[in-house]
Amino acid sequence: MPELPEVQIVVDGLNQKITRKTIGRFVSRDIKVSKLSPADKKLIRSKVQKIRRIGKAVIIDLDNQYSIIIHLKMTGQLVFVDRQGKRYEGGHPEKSYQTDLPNKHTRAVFEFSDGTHLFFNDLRRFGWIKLVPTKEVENDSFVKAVGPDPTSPDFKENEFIEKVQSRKIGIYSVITNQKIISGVGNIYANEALWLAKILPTHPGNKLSIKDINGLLVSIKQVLTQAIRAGGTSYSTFVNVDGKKGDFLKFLKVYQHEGDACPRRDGGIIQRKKIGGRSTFFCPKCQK
DNA sequence: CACTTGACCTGTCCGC
DNA sequence: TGCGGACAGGTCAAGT
Repeated sequence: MPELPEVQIVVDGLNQKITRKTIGRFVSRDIKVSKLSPADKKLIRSKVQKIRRIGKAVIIDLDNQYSIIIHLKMTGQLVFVDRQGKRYEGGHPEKSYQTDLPNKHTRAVFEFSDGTHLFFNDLRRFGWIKLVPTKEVENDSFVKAVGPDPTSPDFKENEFIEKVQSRKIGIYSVITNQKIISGVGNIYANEALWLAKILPTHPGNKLSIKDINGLLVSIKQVLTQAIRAGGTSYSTFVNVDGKKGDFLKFLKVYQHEGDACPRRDGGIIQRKKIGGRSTFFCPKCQK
């Protein structure tokens, strides 16, 4: 389930692979996922200028004043190959997930003029692609709901502290709210809260400034380490080369219910549902 | 406005 | 062997 690190890895990979390439053909294989029409002439013969990230969305800026916005949601993949039919690791090669391209989960295909391809795969069909004028990206309904980015030097710590202290809901729900801090999803919320020794259910307005500062440091640390490790491939995540990330083995609490807390404090990792989502924590060291 | 809940999807896994 | 149900979780819409 791509969160900030995974999307950043995809963006970095795309900047290496497809900048300055010319789109020769676009094939939509799923109307629900790909809101672009195959007949959309705006894409054809446009050249990729640069790729950037807004929250968990990928933005591909073209040289014709248009931009493609892509959201991978839980199971989306963007895989680049220099020729069709090439195999890749996929997400679940040992299960039903295919290892060839295109496959039954391929929802859209970008064909470049040099014969290379970019495949958009999405098992669960929650992801989407849309085309908007570049100057309208900021007005897009999804983009408008994206709050401050914790990896940006412009992130205002004081504003974050204020927002957290104005919420009485559990801190887990606060930091997974994209409007308050963007890019944090279930995996990294759980990991950062463990690192900061704060319970997911701890109300935002009951946290001290010191607690919140510590949490912010933990969030940044976890995100940075995950990017360095190539992301977390818990389910289907792969980078643009179709390779899995290595952060799964560094996870301390996510999907570790019943395990001993890595702090060796005698605590056993518990699982608790918050708003329909599984949270993981150590009842011994997290307060 | 703050907050909660269910819907969207397809697949895996587990118990019977 | 099949089958029902729980589970996975990013976002959105509708509800209190």
